[in-house]
Amino acid sequence: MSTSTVRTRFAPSPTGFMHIGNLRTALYAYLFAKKNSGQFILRIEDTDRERLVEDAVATIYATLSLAGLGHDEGPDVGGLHGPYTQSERRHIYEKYAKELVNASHAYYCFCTKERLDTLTDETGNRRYDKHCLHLSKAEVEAKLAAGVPWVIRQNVPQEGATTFSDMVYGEITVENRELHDNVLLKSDGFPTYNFANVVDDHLMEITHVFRGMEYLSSTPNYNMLYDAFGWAIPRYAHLPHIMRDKQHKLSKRHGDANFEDFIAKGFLPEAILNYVALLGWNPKNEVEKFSLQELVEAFDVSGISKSSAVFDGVKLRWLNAQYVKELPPQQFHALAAPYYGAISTPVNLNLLSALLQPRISAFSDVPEAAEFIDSFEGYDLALFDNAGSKSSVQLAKETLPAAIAALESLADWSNDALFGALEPLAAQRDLKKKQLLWIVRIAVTGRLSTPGGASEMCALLGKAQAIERMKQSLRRLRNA
RNA sequence: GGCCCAUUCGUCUAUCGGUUAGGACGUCAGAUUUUCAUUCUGAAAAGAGGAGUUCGACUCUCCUAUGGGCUACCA
Repeated sequence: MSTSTVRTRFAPSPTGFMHIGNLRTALYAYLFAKKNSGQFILRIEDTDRERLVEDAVATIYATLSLAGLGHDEGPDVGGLHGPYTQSERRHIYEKYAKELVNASHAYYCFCTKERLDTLTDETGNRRYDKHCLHLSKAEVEAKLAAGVPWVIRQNVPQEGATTFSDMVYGEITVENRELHDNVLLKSDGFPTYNFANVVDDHLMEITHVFRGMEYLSSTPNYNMLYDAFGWAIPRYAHLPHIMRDKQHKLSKRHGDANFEDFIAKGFLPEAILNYVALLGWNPKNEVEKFSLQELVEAFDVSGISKSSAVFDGVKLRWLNAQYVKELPPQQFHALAAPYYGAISTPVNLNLLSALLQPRISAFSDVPEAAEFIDSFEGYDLALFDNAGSKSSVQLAKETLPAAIAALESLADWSNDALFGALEPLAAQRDLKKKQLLWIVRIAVTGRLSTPGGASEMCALLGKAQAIERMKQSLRRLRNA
């Protein structure tokens, strides 16, 4: 038995933002490597020159770093198996492709797009007919010398079947006649994914390949390549897709949120990672909250499920709220601060943070929760009518003057002092404290839902502001 | 169309031949609460359908249905 180190890789194409499915693939590859004391490698697959998106590589670095998935080797950190960007490895692919041609496992193909189009069958499918495989050596040399554009195609046998064992899906068998003579080297000299992934995974000594299940049916093609070279085939773990709903995959084309979007919406990276880890994998116990380190310890491919999972933003919010609640108060405050920028009314922001922390799920909830601070006028007076607290517009009109008087004479404007003043006032007027508190809270915020009770809202707004608001509410009640 | 894969509460999932089919989110109902929220308790909620195999199937086999993937000089 070989005791070689486990090496996994994350091999994204720099085509835009990192979507959640990609992030999960990276996460699982990372977890598996770390669980087995191995290495996690980053490789940039930029062989499709047309889909390249500027800055996408920077996004990949940023995302990985934010997620805490540090790579041991990669374009930015180097390593013994570089370069780690495929466009810088062109000479390597060409050399290996030609090796395959010499061994008859691949061949030059000079077919034009027009001819290829004629190969489309009645059901709309195209399958290459190995036309150029039958060219004589002299014919090939002549075309090459004449500068006819060429590609190199894989020569797959049409008899028999290929079986391999996937760590997630088990045994998969595909009839060889279903396989195509894939293009290995494109006419622009770049390799296709079909070729580059094999060459690079071998050269980079990748032992375990984690990738989306869309590659499941073409894996036999890759295995034939490994065999043709006489290379060891890595272990595969194909991953089920993450869906937007039962029918559709999560996709950036449909505007589904990607990792950066969630960060921008005030979700915590650890919470996103935790949630994503559990989409398609389970720890075989009922724990739901995992730090990255805990995930490393708990991870096992046997817990990866075979069926796709629908992404549930509601549950992500719940998990994120758990993380938000556990934040040290100063850190919560620091993270919430950017969302306080728009607040113009002077309020005690530290107190606001303390009130908000147990109440919001994501930081983007802050503006709505704090909206009452700057926007007070013209709220619906019917808010004073509330069956649950047995409050009403009429009662508010009757009670507010006394409340204003009591609070105006209060010097200590702390929450405790405020509550201490309001409670006896209710008793004195033969009211349930709930009734009074409801009235004061509405009078001071004009909102049905607020990030705290009456006394807390008063304390937050400060004496002058709170008294002024109560008076204004009373005026409106009287004029109504 | 062909091939590959999948199918347990609305959603994420446990179960790896014998369970009252468990948990979580969400929902609903109560309790606590200084409103809202938190917290706590409880409830409703699932094996796609049909054949087998078996003393016994969610679990194994086959068929069907449904969904997804692949079928590119995209990855």
